[in-house]
Amino acid sequence: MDGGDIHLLLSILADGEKQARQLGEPAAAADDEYHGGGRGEEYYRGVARQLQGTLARAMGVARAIEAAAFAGGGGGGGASGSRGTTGDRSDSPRSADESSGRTARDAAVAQQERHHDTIKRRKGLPRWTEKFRVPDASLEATPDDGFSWRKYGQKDILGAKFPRGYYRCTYRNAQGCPATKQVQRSDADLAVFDVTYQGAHTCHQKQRRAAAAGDQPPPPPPQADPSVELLVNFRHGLKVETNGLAPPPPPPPTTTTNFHDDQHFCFPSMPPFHAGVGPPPPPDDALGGGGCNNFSSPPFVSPAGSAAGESYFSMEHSYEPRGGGGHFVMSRGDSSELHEVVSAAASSSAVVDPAAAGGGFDYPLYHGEVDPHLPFPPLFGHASMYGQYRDA
DNA sequence: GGTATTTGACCCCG
DNA sequence: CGGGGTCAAATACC
Repeated sequence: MDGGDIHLLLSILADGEKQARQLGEPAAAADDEYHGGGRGEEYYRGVARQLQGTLARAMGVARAIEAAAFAGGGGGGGASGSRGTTGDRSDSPRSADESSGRTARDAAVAQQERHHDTIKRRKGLPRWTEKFRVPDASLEATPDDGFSWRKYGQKDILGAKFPRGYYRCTYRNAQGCPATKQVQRSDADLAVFDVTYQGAHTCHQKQRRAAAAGDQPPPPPPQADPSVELLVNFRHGLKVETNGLAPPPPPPPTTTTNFHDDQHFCFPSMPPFHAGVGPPPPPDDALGGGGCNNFSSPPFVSPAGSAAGESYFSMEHSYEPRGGGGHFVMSRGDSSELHEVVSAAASSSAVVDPAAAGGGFDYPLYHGEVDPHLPFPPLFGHASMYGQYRDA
């Protein structure tokens, strides 16, 4: 399926090129989108953000490809497509008819194999942790990184006060997106969420405003948008917080990044690109492919929206080398999860140069194994049939 | 009616 | 053996 990946990559890169061009020739671009009137700064930000997202996506895909290359040595035939093949496991009492056809054992075996397969696959996926800090700890909602996730489990974790939520990309079926994340609220600081991502998004998530508008659609006020102000406030507050919690030590040259970004957030490995104030997200994907996700009004704001300024979050970012052990997180704030940065140094290869490609990926090179044939099972078409993934 | 979440069981791994 | 991750039926939601 590399062909598919590469194709996707090319497509994304094409987007990027176009966007970059737009940055260079505002005049021309101005014609199409953004008739908002006040172009200029906002316009550039919008485009820059798109570009940023695009690059992030490209990086993600490229990484996957690279990983795949390193991984299997190309071989590996694997029962891949079997996404929906699940014998019904005698989970619940209802599957009474399990007696017919296959035995429970068979079902179990099948399940096992499949599971094993996924495990194997998962193991090779890049994994990193980020800390999201929400302004209001009392709120229940979890931070929204802009991607759409579907919760598939929750578990109480030993020693943790709060349960851990398991999510996977909504488009897992439709597009075979392998991304998953685990969200766990820190028991030390209610406002902090540890989010462990695994696997980069390979899906085309075209999210639009509409979604955000869903709850409390404060139609983008035509005039001095408050978002700017809010953002500023937010940043301000954040800064204070930051200072308060930890002396502003020279940012570790390593993987840890902490950026309080506003809305958009594309790949976990987002660059410290503090630019975009949030003007109504420009029509993202100009190429249909799309852009990442800029926008999104994080749901942890109460619909009341009164505290719109809180719709932002700050976060830490850390890469977790495989093998677990060292899970280095550099966080200002929490006493709880303040592991020391370790090894990994290697990884810092990262370019944390905002200038560089609108986004330095401070994402360490990843050379893991990844199922060579992964992302795009040609099964587009339908994804519904919700009993969940089953063929039928 | 289609989706997303909940929730208890199942499975793998340390 | 138990913890952690996932599955999938049931349920809630829109």
